[in-house]
Amino acid sequence: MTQERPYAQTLTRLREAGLRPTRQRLALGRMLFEGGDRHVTAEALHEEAQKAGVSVSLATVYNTLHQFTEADLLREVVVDSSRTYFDTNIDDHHHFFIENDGALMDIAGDEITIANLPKAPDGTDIARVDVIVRLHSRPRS
Amino acid sequence: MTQERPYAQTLTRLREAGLRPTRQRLALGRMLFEGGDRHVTAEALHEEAQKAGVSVSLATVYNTLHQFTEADLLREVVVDSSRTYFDTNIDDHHHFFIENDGALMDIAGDEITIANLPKAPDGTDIARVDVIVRLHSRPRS
DNA sequence: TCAATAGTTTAGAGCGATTCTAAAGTTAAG
DNA sequence: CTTAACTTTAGAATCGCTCTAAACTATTGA
Repeated sequence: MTQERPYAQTLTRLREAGLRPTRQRLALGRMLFEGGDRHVTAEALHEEAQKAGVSVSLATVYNTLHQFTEADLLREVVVDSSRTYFDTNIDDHHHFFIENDGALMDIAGDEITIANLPKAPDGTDIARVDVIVRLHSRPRS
Repeated sequence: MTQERPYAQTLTRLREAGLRPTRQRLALGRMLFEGGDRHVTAEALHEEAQKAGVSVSLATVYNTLHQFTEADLLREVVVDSSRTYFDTNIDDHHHFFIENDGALMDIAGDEITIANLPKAPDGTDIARVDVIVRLHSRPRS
């Protein structure tokens, strides 16, 4: 048990990010940050909240995910042109993406080595390098 | 001049892909495949066609881009969650993406070395590895 | 403790990209 | 030419997401 006061912890995170700890943000924050790395879509998180009996509008879920991202509590992952994923792991790392079922999995930053990266074109700076390993799941035999 | 009968060339490509060479597909095919590597969105290609005096509906542009992709004449590039890009370069390669203006540029496959790629999780196969180097363009001084 | 104020949430309208539908138009084959 | 199979198209529909403006809530300071 490394987390003894999870509520307080999320509360602190929000405060540090300059976000008022509202009922909605606390609830979403706890769902996201307690219990390890997660990859969620707005729809999925909204549904999860509903099921947990937390009443939050979809608009608020979107707002919150963006505010958290802005505050570096989350990171956006672009792997699918039809929906946006948010990742609770904000360390440098990459992803496996199973195209069949939309599942995302982290690949630790040091598990992949990228060498010979060409330098950025004039007038631009590298903001980030994303590696996405696209997978197809084999049907179970 | 390496292309002397571009019309015929596109025609052949379509035939080989099992797609009837209709006026629309020929026109779009020529816009895409003559004149080097291109990155287009459906909207942009549609507009380009209109300006060139080629009458094609947006629905057909979408259909065609997907059929071409299906036939391995194009490749879809996922870099922006708000629109889909199609790339005429179907070789193994990666991308620079300038987030400010939505510009995409190829990085030849052999210009980047990826080492220590972890093996795909059980039950899955690697379909492709995409590297996206996200750039921010510095404002001109 | 209680306003006043600033920041939040929300329902529902709005939007932009993409897909669907089904009717009209084309191409390929014989 | 006919016919059958395939294509195109306009417009409606859908989907994920954002916007708006009104209702709510946290914070601040008297």
